[in-house]
Amino acid sequence: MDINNFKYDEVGLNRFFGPLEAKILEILWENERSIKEVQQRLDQDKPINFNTVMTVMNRLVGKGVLKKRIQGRVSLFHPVQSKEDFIKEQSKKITENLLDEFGGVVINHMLDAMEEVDQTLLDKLEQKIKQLKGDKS
Amino acid sequence: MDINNFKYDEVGLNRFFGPLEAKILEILWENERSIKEVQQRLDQDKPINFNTVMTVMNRLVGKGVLKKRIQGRVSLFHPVQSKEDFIKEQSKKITENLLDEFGGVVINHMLDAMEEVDQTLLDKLEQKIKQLKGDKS
DNA sequence: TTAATACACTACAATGTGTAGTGTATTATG
DNA sequence: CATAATACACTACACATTGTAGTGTATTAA
Repeated sequence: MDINNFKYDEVGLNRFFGPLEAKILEILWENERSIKEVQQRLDQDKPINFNTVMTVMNRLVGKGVLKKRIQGRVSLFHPVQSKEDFIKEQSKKITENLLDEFGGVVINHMLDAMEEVDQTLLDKLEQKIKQLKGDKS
Repeated sequence: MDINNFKYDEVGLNRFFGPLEAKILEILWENERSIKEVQQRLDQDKPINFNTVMTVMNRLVGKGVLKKRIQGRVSLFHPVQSKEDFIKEQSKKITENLLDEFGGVVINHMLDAMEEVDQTLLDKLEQKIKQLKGDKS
């Protein structure tokens, strides 16, 4: 999965993909589909050329995001990961890189941002700290 | 400061900038300098054209990363932010966006990654949690 | 047998980054 | 003063990424 870019001025999948790529992925996370089907879905929103959709879908295969399953005449495309797994993997990578690169600073930002975080998470954090402290002694 | 991209397959400033941009920034964080001076510094490492350095430095001005101060014949360039402030601002933005987009998942990654975090940070975290819990009750 | 369809191959535009040529104005030097 | 060196502007091109779409080919269906 060759995704290494987090655009923090965008939202949702557009943080990782171009806007058309993102829309295509969303559709394929609902259901495995042919190019035609994806194109028709998109076309309902805004006219879009079949070849355009095909090119982008094939590029996503190249990036390792989609997989192509040849089914006789047509090819069916599906993401290699579920949306949940994708989010999990990428957010984990970013978090690790963030901590690795900026260390304590990030923890502080975290704490600042956590003013609105819910009770359950606080409890979890507290538990984890107790456990970590225990390990070290 | 028009920087919105975090490349998590890179390292250091290359996470935010192209490799040449990054080298230029590092030099200017040491000291305000002219194009010629920057070019000569870079040239010691690897031959580089004066115009190349000029173009990239002017583009960084366009991005709001550098400021140009015309000093008679030559222009002197310096970053608009200290390295510390830059790191602080960007890491904060990324952290906020990460939490905003992925919420609790990120906290969990955080906890996983924190296995190697040092004692002082743990204490800080614990304090913060106590304070947050206090606020809520 | 012809027409529709799916896909391949190719190409172009815009943007970001690295690269560098040429032109112009100013300064320094013989 | 005249010429050369220098600083900078303007312009252009290459490559990568993403969106866009034309043309060509092979297979299926009418």
